[in-house]
Amino acid sequence: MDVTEILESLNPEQRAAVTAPQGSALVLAGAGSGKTRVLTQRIAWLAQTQGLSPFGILAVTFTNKAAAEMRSRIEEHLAMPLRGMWVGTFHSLAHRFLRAHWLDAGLDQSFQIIDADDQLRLVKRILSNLSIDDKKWPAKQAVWWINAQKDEGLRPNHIQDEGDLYIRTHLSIYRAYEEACDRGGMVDFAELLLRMHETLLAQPALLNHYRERFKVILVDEFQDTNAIQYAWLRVLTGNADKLMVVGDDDQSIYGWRGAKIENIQRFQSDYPNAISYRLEQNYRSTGTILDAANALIEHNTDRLGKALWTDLGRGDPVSLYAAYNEIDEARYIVERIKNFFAEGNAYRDCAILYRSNAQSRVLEEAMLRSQLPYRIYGGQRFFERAEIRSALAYLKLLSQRHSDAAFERVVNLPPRGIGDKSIQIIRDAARSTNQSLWTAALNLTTHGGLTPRASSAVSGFLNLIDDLDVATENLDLAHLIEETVDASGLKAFYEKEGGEKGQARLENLEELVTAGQTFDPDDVPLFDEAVQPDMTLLDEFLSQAALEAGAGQGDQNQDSIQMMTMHSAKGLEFPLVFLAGLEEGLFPHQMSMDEPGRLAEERRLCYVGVTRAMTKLYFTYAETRRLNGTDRYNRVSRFVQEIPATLIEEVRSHEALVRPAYQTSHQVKRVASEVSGTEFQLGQKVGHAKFGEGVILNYEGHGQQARVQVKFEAVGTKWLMLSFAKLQSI
DNA sequence: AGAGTCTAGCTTTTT
DNA sequence: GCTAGACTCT
Repeated sequence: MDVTEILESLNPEQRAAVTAPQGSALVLAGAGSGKTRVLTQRIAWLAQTQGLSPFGILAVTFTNKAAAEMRSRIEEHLAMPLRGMWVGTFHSLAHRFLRAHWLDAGLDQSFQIIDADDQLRLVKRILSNLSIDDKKWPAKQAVWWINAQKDEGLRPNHIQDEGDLYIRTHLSIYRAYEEACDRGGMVDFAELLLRMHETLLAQPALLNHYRERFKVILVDEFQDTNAIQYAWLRVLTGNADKLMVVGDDDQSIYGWRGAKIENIQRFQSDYPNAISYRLEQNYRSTGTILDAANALIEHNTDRLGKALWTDLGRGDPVSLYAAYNEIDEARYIVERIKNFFAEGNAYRDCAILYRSNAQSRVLEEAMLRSQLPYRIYGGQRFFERAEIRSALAYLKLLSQRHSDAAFERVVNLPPRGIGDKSIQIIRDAARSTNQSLWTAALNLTTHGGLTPRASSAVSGFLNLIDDLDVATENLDLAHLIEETVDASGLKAFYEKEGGEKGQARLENLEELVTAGQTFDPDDVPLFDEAVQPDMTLLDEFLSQAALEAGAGQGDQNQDSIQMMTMHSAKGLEFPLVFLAGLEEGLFPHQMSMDEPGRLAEERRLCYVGVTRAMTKLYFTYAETRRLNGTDRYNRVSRFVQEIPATLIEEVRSHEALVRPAYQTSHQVKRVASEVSGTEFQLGQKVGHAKFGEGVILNYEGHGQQARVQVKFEAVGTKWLMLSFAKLQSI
């Protein structure tokens, strides 16, 4: 595309940001303001009019998906392949750097990336080695602590325990963990960034090279950068003015995992020459939705300040539905979606967003009952599935016999008679001789130390791997994976397991073979051949699998309702959006209510949710919600009340409203709430000859066939056929 | 080794 | 009140 053509399609603010002078810049880009366009066109503009080579640009995104998208858009614009261009996540860029400069970084040439799961297992092992009681010091917490330190750029010797037992204990775990990582050539996610940062500081020549090379640095989602990422950017930038960051402080929702909203707030003092741009025109939502979003977020202090506007028109009010309980809430949503579909819309155009994953179950059940197609995002990702991880562990052993994590995972999977006891012997031997589990196992089988039976089982395993390695030497990646899955016994194992679960696992393993078939390292612009001549295709595949967990599964092509947490909805948009469970204690979550900072983050999360909606937004809440086994009676979320009532249309289906959301509701619409084809109402009090008094919670069916769920004061909740139960209205 | 039993914990999640 | 993970028993 021609440059003038590009510029003409932009609004004045976007154009100003795209054509900003080369220097420090802060682009505050509101939700739906065309941020991605600005970023890619900035690069195109720099390349086409400023004579800047794309290879002199460093562009950082937060997810691999965003990186891939940006790359392909830039390639499209510039009509040239940009394989060597540095576009990627902080982690993938650091990985690329470390592969190229492993020696300077003090790493093994064949270092491998371990993911969160490997990390947890490793820490568990360390806890037992150090004889630390994992009841008192949970491995999960230790991992969290270690990562938090690394995210802050802190090594063990930067930390003083000051006599604090908590810190002292975790510090000793951190030390042992680091040792284990170094010994095994393992690098965790945080380590990638920390290590690159340290290497640059320690190697002035390298640092100079990269500072020279990158004339421009662009960062997306800057509000989500953590301390080490910011430090990393500062080092690469040096004293030059070449860093353009794009972000939205109102959409910072990852503070709980180390993101520092302060980074965006203090950018201008760190880069005093920075020019700031505000993208406030929104191309996504109706005026009403934006007014609601603006009103909500204004309750936060310390904002950089920004108000979204649109010329798309007012649109419908936001509907607020006060459900009797979570089941009623789900049914209301189902009913609205059916309506939406009946009007000729697609299911994929509506999304149900919620605060926590636990809410999805009731919603899912409602979808199933109504036979609506749906897709739940989140949950387990492809490369995190147990069977995939096991297959990958075999593959890893093929390339890296000394990978202890892989060894532990599959020595006895499928079961081959190597019990805990034998594994412990191997572990002890490995630790005392400072060798890998593989080497220790090999020694034990040749020099004794195991029971004869265990010994033969272990050598069977070792031979299996060695033989497999030889047998697959000349195979392509897909066949190598296929052969591995087969020869390892994993396939037979899951075939034997049978059932739907086993079937799904087999299908996933097949999917892995397909992934191998379609894997093309050239698609992963992470590896320059010049940089990593020694990496085999398998190694590249494994690195890729660790670094990119892969999207959750599901038919992407099927037209289905999109269900996800508000966190995972960031960056997406849908014509019809439901925000479900808007109740105090759930959203804002109980655990975030006491601290102002965390409450503000919850509010930003709500803001993110609201701004996903394009044309119609529904809020729902339940007066009674069954959560963690107990019924909770929650008030409507304060976030709802922070939005002016004039923007909201309240919908009620029943009279038993304990606490109306608004004392004086301007618009209240009533919808039918009777049990279909009967005189009974949801939430109605009824009497039963045997069970006494109760309240109707739910129903299914119609008229004579209707069944109702009644919560009786004396005997609890029961499902009753209405035609038999002879309920009395009270 | 596998099934059955018990118990803690229970927000959000990418790399 | 459910579920995952640890633990126990056969």
